[in-house]
Amino acid sequence: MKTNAIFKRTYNACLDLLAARPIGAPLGSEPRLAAELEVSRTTIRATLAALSARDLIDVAGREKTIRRRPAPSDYYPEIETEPVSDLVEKRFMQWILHGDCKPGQQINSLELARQFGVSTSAIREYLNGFRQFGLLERRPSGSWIVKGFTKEFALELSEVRELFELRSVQRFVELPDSDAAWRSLEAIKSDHLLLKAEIEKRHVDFSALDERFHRLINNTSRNRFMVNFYALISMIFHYHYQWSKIGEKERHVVAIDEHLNYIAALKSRDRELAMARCRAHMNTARATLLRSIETHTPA
Amino acid sequence: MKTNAIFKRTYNACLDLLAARPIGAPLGSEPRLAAELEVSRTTIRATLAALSARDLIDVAGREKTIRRRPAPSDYYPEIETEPVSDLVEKRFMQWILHGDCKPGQQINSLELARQFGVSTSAIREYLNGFRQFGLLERRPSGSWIVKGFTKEFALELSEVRELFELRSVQRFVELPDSDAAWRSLEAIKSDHLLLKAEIEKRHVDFSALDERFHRLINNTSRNRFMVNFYALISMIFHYHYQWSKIGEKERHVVAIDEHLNYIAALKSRDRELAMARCRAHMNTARATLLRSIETHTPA
DNA sequence: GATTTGTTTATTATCGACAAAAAGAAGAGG
DNA sequence: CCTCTTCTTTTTGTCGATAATAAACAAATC
Repeated sequence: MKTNAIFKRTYNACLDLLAARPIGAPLGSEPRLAAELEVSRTTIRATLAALSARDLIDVAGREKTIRRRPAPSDYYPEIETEPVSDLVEKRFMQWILHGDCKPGQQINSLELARQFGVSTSAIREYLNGFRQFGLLERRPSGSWIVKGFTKEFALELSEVRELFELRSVQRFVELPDSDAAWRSLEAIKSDHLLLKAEIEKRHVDFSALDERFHRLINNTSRNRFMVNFYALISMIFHYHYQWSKIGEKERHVVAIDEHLNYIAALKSRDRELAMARCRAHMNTARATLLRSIETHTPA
Repeated sequence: MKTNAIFKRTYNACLDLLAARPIGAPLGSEPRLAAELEVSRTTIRATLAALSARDLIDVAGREKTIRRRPAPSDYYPEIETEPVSDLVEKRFMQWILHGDCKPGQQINSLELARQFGVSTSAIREYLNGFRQFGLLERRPSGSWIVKGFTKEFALELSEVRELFELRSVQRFVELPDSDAAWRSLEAIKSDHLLLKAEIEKRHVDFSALDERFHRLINNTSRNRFMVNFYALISMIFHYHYQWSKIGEKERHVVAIDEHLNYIAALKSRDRELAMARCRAHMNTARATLLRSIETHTPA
């Protein structure tokens, strides 16, 4: 049956709220809390009831006041606050990107289910949706084959990525001055400069910035297929980032400069120049991806 | 639990085999039949047992001989030979393309399940995989929203289609003479000429030919994302074909000529020319799609 | 000794059950 | 009259059970 991960997460979030305010302070109304925490009022009610039952708040009619400060032991463990589907995604990406499986291997759903601690249905459902990512293939018999995070995959991914981003760039330079994208671009540019100055300390922040930048560009395509594809890219990078820590900072320095050039070209509204800078950056990105695959999966 | 649609389909296929041979003729071995009908030997054995139980064949040791001619009443009804997942796909595409639903509408899985005669799990699984087609969207609450087969959808689809096919064309003209694709192209060309000559009688055969042609081109991309995307296109066209019968023949005549020009350009190996012809054809295709949406969904 | 058949084991497809969460309806308080 | 709460209805997420199918193994036959 359905897990109550959402309730637990909400409960933990409420504890954070309590901790941030003095004892005796009032809590907002149910609808207000529901809107703030982005869950239904039903969940809020369950949470309030639980808080009250554990003497964390007093409820008197419409008045809800903080009674005591939450202790660490009041929190539900992190793992229980995650819906099964999210958990499966995380574990599965780890499994496939960390090479716990060989290309061509058949997937054993039962085995995976045991390993991940979920039901076979959950695995099945996930695999089904995951097909679109091109890392799996279905056999006529119904079983799944791992295609793996291979060089071919990286090349095909990069090819489409470049195709889409170039198209978006063409749209981008045509945007009217009034478009909000220009302001976002400006902000992203400043953040690049800031990060560049402090690269020693916080080069790990680059990947978030990278994503923001490319997402902005891809979103101007106003094409759901391109936007969805960028979601895949971004997911791959997210999980993939854990590899290839070597030379990471140096790569980021290079990428920041490429981005700055790319941004300048966009702002110049020179279509050909912008496309050239985009291509240059895509080349680097592809090479980085390929290198990390090579070093990660020994021959 | 699992339906036995595969068994029933296999059984029907065996009846066809029996009907095609004289009474008393021997049937092949189990492994041979299994290979021919592309099912496991387990299913073949179940089928043979059923055939034997209904006096359609005699089994004596390894000898399996035809005993009587199958009657129409021996067949299982068509509908029972279809896996639930296929059925859901068919019904769902009908539902969404035939506008039994309005854009922005929330999908009620339970209602759909009742309507389609399957369980909610089946619906749920299908919706999940269907997300990638861009006709649906998921709300944070978990429910699904129909985005619908709208003008925007058609435009976005066409944009990506053109991007991908142009890329494939670039690959195509670079293929060595020895590549099998050239021979396939030649065959497709002849079939176009043949069809053109008999267009009055069999213009409905065009859509299959159209698919063969574009699939050939897209397959040369050797890129799984492009190939997958063409599968989506092809599915949309397949289900969409039932609309817009008006002026169908005339459109096919135009398309055949465009294809022939396009093919000639590919054979000339003139990259720019081929791309131009591709673009021209894509423009027509987009216009056709848009027109059919406009006429189908009254304002 | 290669094929074929008989038997056992593993894996998939589909369903229904049921708790969690969301959405809606009806009162209650200010 | 608006906002809040209480109560009810609808809908979703997850699981485990079970028949169907595939795959593997063993014995038999030509």
